[in-house]
Amino acid sequence: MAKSIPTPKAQHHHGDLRNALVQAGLDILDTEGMDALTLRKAAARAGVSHAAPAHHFGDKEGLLVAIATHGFEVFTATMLNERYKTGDGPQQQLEGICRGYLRFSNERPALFRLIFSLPYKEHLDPALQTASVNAYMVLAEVCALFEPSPHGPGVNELRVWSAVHGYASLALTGRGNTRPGGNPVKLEWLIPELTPLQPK
Amino acid sequence: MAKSIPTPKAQHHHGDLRNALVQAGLDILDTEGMDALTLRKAAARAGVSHAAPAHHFGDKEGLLVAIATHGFEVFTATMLNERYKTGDGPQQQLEGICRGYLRFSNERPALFRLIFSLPYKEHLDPALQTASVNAYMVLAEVCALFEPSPHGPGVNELRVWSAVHGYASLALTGRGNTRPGGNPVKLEWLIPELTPLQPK
DNA sequence: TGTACATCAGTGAACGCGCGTTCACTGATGTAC
DNA sequence: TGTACATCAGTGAACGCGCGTTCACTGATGTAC
Repeated sequence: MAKSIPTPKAQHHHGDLRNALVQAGLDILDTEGMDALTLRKAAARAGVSHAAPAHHFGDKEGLLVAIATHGFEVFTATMLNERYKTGDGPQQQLEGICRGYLRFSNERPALFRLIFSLPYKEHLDPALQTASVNAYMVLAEVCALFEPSPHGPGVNELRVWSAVHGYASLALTGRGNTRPGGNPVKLEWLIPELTPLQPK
Repeated sequence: MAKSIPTPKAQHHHGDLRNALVQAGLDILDTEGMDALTLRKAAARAGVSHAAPAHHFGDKEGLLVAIATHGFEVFTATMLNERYKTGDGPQQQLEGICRGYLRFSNERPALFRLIFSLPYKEHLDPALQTASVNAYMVLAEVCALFEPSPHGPGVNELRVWSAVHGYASLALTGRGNTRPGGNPVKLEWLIPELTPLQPK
C-alpha cells in the first residue's frame, strides 16, 4: 500500500517534478508557442512555485535542453511509427520516415522549431546529443538500403534530409504550396530518387 | 547650397530616420542576433530617442516588417548577383542562384531566419509581400528554362527550393556536414536534376 | 521499532532588469497670404 | 520678402509588465544507529 494517500492539497514534494515541468513546457509550446515558454509559466502549469524549476534545470537554458531532448525522442518515434506503414521495400520505408518527418513538423511546429534551433556542434549536453543522433540514425538506416551515393558516404542522407527539412520549414511559414493550381503536394515529388540495393 | 550646415550636434529632425532605423536593425541582427533586436537598441544605434521609432513604425512588428522587406531585397540581389557567374546555361544559372541563396543564409543568418519566420499568407503588408514574391520570381524564372515537371506547374521550383532551403537551414544549426568523412558538400549534389528545354 | 540528524525539494518574497508603449512637450519645417 | 500658423518629427519622463534569478526558509524524506 502506498505510504500516504495523495491528497488534492498541494504537497511539498512533487515526486516527479522534472518530468512534469518538461511536459508543461511541451504543452506551452504546442498551445501558445515559443515566445510563451517561460520558466514561470511552466512552473505554474506544473502547479508549483516559480522558483522550483531552478532546482532541476539550473536556468532556463537547462529546461529548453530537456524539452528539446524529449522533442527529439518524440520526433524519432513519429518517424519510426510511419516507417513500415506503406510497405517493407526501401522506397516505402523512405517515404514512411519522410511522412513521419512532415507529420511531426506539422503537428508540433513550435517543438520542431525548437529542436532545430539549438546549435548542434557546440552543444555538449549528452542526452540531447544522443537523442539528436538517434533521430538522424532513423534516416541513415533507411538510406543504407540504397546504393551509396557516388559522391561519398552520407550524401544520400544529406540530400533526402535537406529536401524534406526544407519542405517542412517552408510549409510552416505558409510557403508550402505556392504553385498556381494548388493540387496537394505529393511526398514522392520531393524525395531524391535513390537506387535500391540489389539483393545478391 | 544646403540651407544649413549639418553640425555633429544632435538635430531635432533626422531627415531619414526611417531608413536609419531599418539599417540599425539590420546591423543589430548581423552582430548580436534576433534576441537583441529591440526598438530601444535600434533607436540608440540610430542616435535617436527610444520613443522615436513609434512615429515611423507604430509598433515593434512594424519595424520587423520593414527590416524583413529590406532583407528580402538583399536576398534577391544576392541571388541575382550570383546568377551568371558560372555561365549562361540553365544549369549554371540554377546553380548560381542556389549559391546566392546559400551565401545569403550563411553571411546573414539572423536576417535569413527573420525573413522566413514571418508568416507568409496571413501577412498582408504589401511591400513585404512584393519583396517576398520578387525573391521567389528569381527562382521561377530560372526554372522556366527547364522542362516543366510532369507533376504540374511549380513543382520543379518547389523541389529546388526545398532542397536548398533545407540545406541552408540545417547548415545554420551546425548540421550541414554530418557525414563521417567530411569533404565539403558540393552544391550540385543537392539540386534536383532538371531537363533543360531544347531550343527548337 | 524508535530516534536523531543530514539531505533534499519546493516556498515565497524580493531584486533588478530591459522592454514596449504612452503622452504632453518642443523644436523644426512647410505653407498660405 | 515677411509674417502667422498648421503640421510634422523627435524628446524625455514615466508607466506597468513579465521575466530570470537569488536566498533564507521550511517541510518532507531517507539513513545511521
